[in-house]
Amino acid sequence: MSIRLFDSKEGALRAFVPLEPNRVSVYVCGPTVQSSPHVGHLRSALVYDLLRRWLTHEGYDVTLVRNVTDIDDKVLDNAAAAGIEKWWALAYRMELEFSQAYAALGILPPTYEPRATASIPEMIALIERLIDRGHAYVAADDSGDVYFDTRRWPSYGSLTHQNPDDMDAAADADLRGKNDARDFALWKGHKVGEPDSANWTTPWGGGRPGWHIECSAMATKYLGSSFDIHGGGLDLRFPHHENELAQSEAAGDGFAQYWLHNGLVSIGGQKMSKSLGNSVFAADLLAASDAIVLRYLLGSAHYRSTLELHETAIAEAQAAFDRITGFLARVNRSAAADVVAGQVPEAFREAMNDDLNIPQGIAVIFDEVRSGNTMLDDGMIAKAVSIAERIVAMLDVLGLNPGAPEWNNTGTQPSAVALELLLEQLLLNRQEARDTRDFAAADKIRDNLAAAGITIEDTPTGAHWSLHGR
RNA sequence: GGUGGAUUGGCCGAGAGGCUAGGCAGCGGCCUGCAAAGCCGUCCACGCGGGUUCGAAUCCCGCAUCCACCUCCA
Repeated sequence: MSIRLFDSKEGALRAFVPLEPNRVSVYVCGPTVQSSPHVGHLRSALVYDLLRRWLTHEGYDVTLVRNVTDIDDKVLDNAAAAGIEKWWALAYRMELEFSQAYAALGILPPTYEPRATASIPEMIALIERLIDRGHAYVAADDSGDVYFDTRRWPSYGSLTHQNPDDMDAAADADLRGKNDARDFALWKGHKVGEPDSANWTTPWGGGRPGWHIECSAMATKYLGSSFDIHGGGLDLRFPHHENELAQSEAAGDGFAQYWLHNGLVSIGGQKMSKSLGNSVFAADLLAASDAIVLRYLLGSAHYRSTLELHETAIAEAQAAFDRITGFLARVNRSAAADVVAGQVPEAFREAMNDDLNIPQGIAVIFDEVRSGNTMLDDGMIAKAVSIAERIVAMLDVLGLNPGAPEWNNTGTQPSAVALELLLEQLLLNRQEARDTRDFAAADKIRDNLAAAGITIEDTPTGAHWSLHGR
């Protein structure tokens, strides 16, 4: 039983065989830190976090590199538009926002997170190799730009299965110093008015890197000239990934063996993006919901599908996830101990191995929840515990185990202790009222608590309370 | 014009020739003082038109609609 992944370049599912046994190298295109993270960025990072967790679970030693694009047209433009903030200050401020949002969602830090500005020498060396091999040229217009020569690279278009001649040739595009409209910038010559801090010296003049070259340079710098998996959002397939592939292969690198592309997040059937102005920002959504529920929601569609962020999505995800945690809480009460992780069921493994079919894996969790609840109803505690152990194992793989350290943010605060004591007393009062069949008084306590967002559940062993389903 | 992808029940969302996921919501029941939670049952499906087949949501052909990308984007 091996892992199968959908390789965008082949356009088919392929059995995953790493270059080195038991080791996997993954490069993921991270964000351009030009503005605050939105839900789409979170989903993308989450997809590769889940891939990494699954590969790790299956015994692979995973090296995950996710870059930070901290020098780019937009970074410079946005900093200039804002006024006094330096471009590097903006980039760093945004990078911190991204890191915070990732951490809030339980997305593990990558093995390494290189910044583009820290690999300029490698980019320059790569561009020199391309010039030497005749695949790149310095623009004839004295701009200092360097372009990749797409016409001299016969396989250009192979990633996205396009014939360059059929591409919409942006009729009004300014050729500048290009030989062909499809040639793309490896290097952008320094322009008057651009900050000196964004001006690096090269054999062909000062300037800054183009967008695509950084990923080729950093992927091979950290993962080698050939590595296993390259991932990123579907909207990066062209031009970004096509150009990465072209320049890396033209320079003689083997580059990525598998290309993965995650689906986008849509609102009302339309892609969420910075340029469309329909972004739902990570910070807003994290403020409006439990982070673990948001993680469940963003992981609940297959990674290649478009995920529609509809109005009631969070409430539905909360209800669904409460069903899982509700069962675990029942088991913990019955067993008077916290359940630990066991082995994942074979059906779950098969789903995950099949191109990371997490929706199918979640269905396995709910099947287990149902049978586990039945066991509890029938008083078969030991069986319920072993089911719960399997569920915790699956939740661990998905980063959704509410008992895992990254989610453990309650219980020790003074306010939580005070709440616990108050609730104990109120439940006692309610029980006394019920014992004397004073149901009006008992229900008043329950109604008051419900108004405060606290739910009471009566069980054969006494009443339990929960806040927001936890 | 080119390249990919999608259309599944009230909603979300898997599957991929016969076994008709899962969740949310709804309805009926069990349980409960009443609830809640849980369990059982239940309603509601595969965009349209053809074709192949004993059998098609699934394969083939055509059509429609939508989405993404074609050098700013996760």
